Amino acid sequence: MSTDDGRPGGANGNVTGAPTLEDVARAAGVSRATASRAINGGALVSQETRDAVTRAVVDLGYAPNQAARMLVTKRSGVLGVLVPETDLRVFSDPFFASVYHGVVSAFTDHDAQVVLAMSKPGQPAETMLSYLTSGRIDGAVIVSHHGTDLARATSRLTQPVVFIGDPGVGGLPYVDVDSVQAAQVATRHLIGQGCRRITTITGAMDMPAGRQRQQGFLDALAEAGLEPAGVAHGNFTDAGGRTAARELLEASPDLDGIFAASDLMAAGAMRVLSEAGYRVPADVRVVGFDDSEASRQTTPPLTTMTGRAHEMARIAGRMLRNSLAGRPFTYPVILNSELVPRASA
Amino acid sequence: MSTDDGRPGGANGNVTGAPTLEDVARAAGVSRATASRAINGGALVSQETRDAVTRAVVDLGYAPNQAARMLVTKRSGVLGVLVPETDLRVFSDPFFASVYHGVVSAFTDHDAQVVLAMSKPGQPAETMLSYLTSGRIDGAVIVSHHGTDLARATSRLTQPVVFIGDPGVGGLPYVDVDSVQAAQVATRHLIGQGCRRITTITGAMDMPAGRQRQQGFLDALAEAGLEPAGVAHGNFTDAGGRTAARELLEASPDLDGIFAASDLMAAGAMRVLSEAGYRVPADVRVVGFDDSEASRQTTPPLTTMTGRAHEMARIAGRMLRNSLAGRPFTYPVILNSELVPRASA
DNA sequence: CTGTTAGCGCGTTCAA
DNA sequence: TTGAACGCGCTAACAG
Repeated sequence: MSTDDGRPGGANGNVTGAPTLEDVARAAGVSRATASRAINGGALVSQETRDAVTRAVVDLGYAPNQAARMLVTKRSGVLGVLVPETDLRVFSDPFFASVYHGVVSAFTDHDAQVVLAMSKPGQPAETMLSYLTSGRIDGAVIVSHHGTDLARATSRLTQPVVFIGDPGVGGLPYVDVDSVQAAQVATRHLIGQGCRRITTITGAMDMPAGRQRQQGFLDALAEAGLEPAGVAHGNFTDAGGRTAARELLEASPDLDGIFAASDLMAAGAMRVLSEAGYRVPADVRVVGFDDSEASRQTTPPLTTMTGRAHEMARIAGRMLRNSLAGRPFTYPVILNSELVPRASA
Repeated sequence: MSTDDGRPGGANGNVTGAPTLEDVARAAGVSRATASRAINGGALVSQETRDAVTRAVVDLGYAPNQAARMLVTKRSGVLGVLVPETDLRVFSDPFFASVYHGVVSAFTDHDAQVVLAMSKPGQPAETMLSYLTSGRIDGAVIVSHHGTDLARATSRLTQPVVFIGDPGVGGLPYVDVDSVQAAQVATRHLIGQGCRRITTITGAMDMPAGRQRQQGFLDALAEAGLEPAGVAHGNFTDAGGRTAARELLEASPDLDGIFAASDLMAAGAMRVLSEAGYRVPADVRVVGFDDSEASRQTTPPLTTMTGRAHEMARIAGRMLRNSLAGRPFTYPVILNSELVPRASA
């Protein structure tokens, strides 16, 4: 074993200037272990020493070195909201704001912090996982995953992960809205309003939400004995909605109804309609999806389906919390969606 | 190809399942030190052993334990964009999206990751600093700081920090737009358009940008021999702009010009004007600030001043990078702002 | 209730 | 070019 570690009381090698627990302990006249206990609020420490330590902490401006703490506890106290989309997308769609806020709200009385991680433009989605494997975060809520690679890879992780939206892989916990049912309700509403030449702008087809909303749309049409008057693929964004709307108008200039799989796409489509001289709802009725802020600010206000982003996220947060506490549950939670009737349909 | 699954050598106490450098070294038949060198790409390692180590890394799925690495290197490889505002605010103002994106763009060819930290509703602003003092991030760009407490506290830090917007404390590096000049230009434009009963909706008065834009407004008016027809205080948000606009209309129903210190406030004000039966620009001319996406989507499109958020952030990012590299510079960088004439004025 | 003793996993001298 | 030894700062047994 080592002979002498050469650290006699006086000169410690604290070059960085940041005070260490050792410094605090010395200033308080106790041992490191005791100081640690006093600070971590935990166990049996006399009021007297607790005060002394607290005073030393304040005096020295001590802050625990998280790296050292993590190394031994194997926990970082940080939870992630992982979004495999670029920051441009994340900041331009209020859906993500709701999700982040929802997850945070599930941890308000919990002393973990919640960070938002987005992917850089070039990066493959799996890079997000390195964030988990590196041990920098204790668990995560993943939203807006494309394909199933990421989901599949999470199974090798030790940290708990909860998805928002069907991950497309069995046995993984997730929360979602019933997109098929929601799309059916939306489409039936259009039919009920007298539309007969109905089209849809889908979401990203590499995401279950995109496929399921299209499916519900087709179901409702079939149920009423109608053929779709057009199907254009979008990607949930405003720009995607505009492009898709142009396609739709070109192929079916006489369309009288549009179901868009997101409010952003619906808003983009409405602008294209307006530019092309169509009146909403007189000529074309439009239903969106998400019940986001955007749906209240279009002219006319957009009829939409509740997306329940905040609730999904809150529930996902709770599920994550349970997993962290050793009470995982791996079955999905499915919320239903309701029609919010406004002027556009 | 060592295809041994399970834990070879048995006796290590690796309970967590995550392979350690020790495991890699053993699998490659070298010592920890050598494995470390091979992985960190660094120094003198023979091609042969480098390959062996690389293979072992892949086989075992090894990922370095960041906590351990941080503990010894004293660096985390993470940079922060610190915003002492709630997530609701951050997500609803595109200014922050631009800032984040700008900072990220300054680090694209750099292998540090950039995280966004916002404050929780209750939290005092200084809590943000604990993120720095804990050693979890190596440096930060701070934006939207209120008051000077936070700025003052940063002087005790060892990590470099760059502000966007005048921190109000000398000797700290920051980048800003010349708000006084910009507000003057905006106000002169209003005057040039024939406005005579001109008002302003200010930003938050505990922020230099808020005070300076008010100052520039007053300067330009004085220069033209005019009295302000009203001054209402906002907080840069849409809701704040609406409230302020109502105050203004109540006090001066005959106003014919509004300079708002942000596009969001201008947009809110325009909606209030419209509801109250005023036409823009016929009855009232409006100029905003930021040249954000929002300014293009109002009806009519908003005349505004370039806020240059992205450029400021990019420059701040570069300054941070220089500081990290040991080349700090502590003088401010001030960008000027230009008028973007659109239909509202 | 408190101090002592071990490591956590890694980078990094210093010798060989 | 490689290996042995040390310590980063902290928490967690285990004794007192």
